[in-house]
Amino acid sequence: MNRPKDPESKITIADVARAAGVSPMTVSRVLNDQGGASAETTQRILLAANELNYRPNPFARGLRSDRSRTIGLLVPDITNPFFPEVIRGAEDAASVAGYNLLLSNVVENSKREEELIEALLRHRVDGIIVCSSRLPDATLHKVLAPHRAAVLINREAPNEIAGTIVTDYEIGASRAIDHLVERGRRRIAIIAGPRSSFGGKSRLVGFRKTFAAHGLEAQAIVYCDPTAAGGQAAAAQLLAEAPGIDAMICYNDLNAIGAMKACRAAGISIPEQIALVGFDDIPTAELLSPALTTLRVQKREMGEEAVRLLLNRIATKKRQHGIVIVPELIIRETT
Amino acid sequence: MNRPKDPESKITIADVARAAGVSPMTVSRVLNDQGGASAETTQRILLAANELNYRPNPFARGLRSDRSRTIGLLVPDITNPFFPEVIRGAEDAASVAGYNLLLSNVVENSKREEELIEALLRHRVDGIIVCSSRLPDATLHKVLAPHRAAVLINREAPNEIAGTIVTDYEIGASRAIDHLVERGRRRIAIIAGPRSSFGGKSRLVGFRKTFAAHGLEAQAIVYCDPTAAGGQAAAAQLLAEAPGIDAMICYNDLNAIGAMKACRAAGISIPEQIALVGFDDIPTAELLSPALTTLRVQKREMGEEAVRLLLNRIATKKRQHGIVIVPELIIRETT
DNA sequence: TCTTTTTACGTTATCGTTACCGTTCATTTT
DNA sequence: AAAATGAACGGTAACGATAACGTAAAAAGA
Repeated sequence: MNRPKDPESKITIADVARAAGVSPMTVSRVLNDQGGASAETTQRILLAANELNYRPNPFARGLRSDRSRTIGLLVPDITNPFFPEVIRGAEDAASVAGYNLLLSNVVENSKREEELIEALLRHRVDGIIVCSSRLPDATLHKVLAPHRAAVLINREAPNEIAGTIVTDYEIGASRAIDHLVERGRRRIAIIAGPRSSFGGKSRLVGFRKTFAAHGLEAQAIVYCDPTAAGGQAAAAQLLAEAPGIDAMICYNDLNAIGAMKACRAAGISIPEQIALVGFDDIPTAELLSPALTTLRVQKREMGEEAVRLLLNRIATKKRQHGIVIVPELIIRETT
Repeated sequence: MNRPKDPESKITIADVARAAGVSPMTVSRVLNDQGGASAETTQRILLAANELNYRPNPFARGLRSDRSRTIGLLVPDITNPFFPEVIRGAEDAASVAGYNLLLSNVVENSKREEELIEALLRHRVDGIIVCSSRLPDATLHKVLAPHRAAVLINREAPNEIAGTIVTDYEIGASRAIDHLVERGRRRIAIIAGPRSSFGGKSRLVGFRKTFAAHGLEAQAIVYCDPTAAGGQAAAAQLLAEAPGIDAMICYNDLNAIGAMKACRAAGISIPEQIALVGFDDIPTAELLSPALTTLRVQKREMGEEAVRLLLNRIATKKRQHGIVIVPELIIRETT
């Protein structure tokens, strides 16, 4: 095969049919493994297709079959190192199955999540994966319900609406508190991330339960953007308003990084004066000094599983609902 | 508009035509702003389309026009924080123009770049953006040449093949050396990244020239993967084999982060004993302690400009060739 | 041997849109 | 007033693949 390949060849199925001396229909059947062709014909067709370097036209195929072999992926902020890992996993799994990823990034609130989902659907993706949606339930269900397969990451939904890959943040939260208490910390504050976050709420449930189990309660709770800047502002506020604290648990690692900056600026040493726990275990977490104690979530795996689940829901009627991922406590130097 | 929207409505152009009392052709013309319809007809059609919530079928449209309103974007490693920024910029610009991004991630060498480009092309993207290609010129030109518009990021190419958005790494390299020399460093080693990197080679050219201008030369040059792990290994090697050095310049920030780890492990203090300079200015760079001195590249802008350039090349015959981005020295605490 | 089933194809119609080529009718030109 | 022009629209035929249905031959069953 030293002839230059051509992924956009103008060779049509009719050309292949002609070359193989059969009808286009037979070529279509053979190329889609639908049987109904003798071994020799199959060989002749395969040979001709290869010889002519035939590539099915995705538009024509889509027009007939209403399938695009494309998956829509919506992430809230690709700039947060958590999501590239998820994307990476999704990309791998999709690519193996011959699917491509149509990526959309929710830019803060400047463009609404709802619009982006619709844009993806309008492009006729075969299914859609939405990460950490902040849409109200009703809206989300309305947008997703009528069509196509869907999988939500870190967000619950009934099985008719979507499959789900969720992290058990309650257990994660619980482990964080247990660990801090074990280290002798009692005056713990929470940097809670965005109010509207589904995952944020379940963390809080876990915190409350585990505080209660230890006969403690949160010293303070502040909400903020899930970014380093947000964490820094929140931590600064905590340092000013809740002086006695000896630990902070952060919504995610980015927040924890911000909190570290704020502490450093205030001349407070970590972990001696204040212990710090994050969530996610983004790659930077272990590169910081002190390296960040955090609850690791298998990000790449989430992406992979989301795609697998989605492909399953695309292909079959009997739809799997999803899986739960349990975060793992990674103890480093901030506690 | 309290009727539920439907991004996949089965309303066809014929339905709209019927409702507006015209032919499908007229609807098509109006909806594509091709003129040839009176003001009132235009209004009637627009109204009907909106009323029925008509959405053009992208497959049918593509089949006729061979346009998908989709851009392929190939990045080498989405896990490197450099690329999400580029993607973010590209996504923004594409989204504004009504285009979607088809994302592909080159997983190390397990899947070849060439295949992924072809997969993108096979999906009939209207244009393709390739970041930091490591393909040999001949291969790259062969894959790109015959079709569609293309833009390369950090890689040169003749105008007939592709537009280019390149960083002037030569100047960047020069500024890094000047800065170190100014700080009194003379025994400088280079962590040079991957051998096959286009940008890596132009950095080396800049290093050589600037060393010469100062009457110096590199104490050592080691190549490595463009990752933290790669940088760590390279730095460890340098510490063992080139004992007297007082500075390291790294291929990118990830390498620099790895080098920091290696130095810390060896009990070497930064910047007192060894100064460190990175490239890119990824978000983590300023969050490290000591914060990393680096050459900032406008990543988001690169993504935006790449898309703009690509859309221009898609739309017009007379094709712009591209722009050069000059990195800016950001002095922090490692020098 | 004759009927029934199965295998291996081919025909036709269709998905929804737009390019190409007309046609009609009002307006301007001479 | 006749002819030329142009604006506003319509009819038809692809674009390329496949679903639905049809048919001829071979294989299986009676």
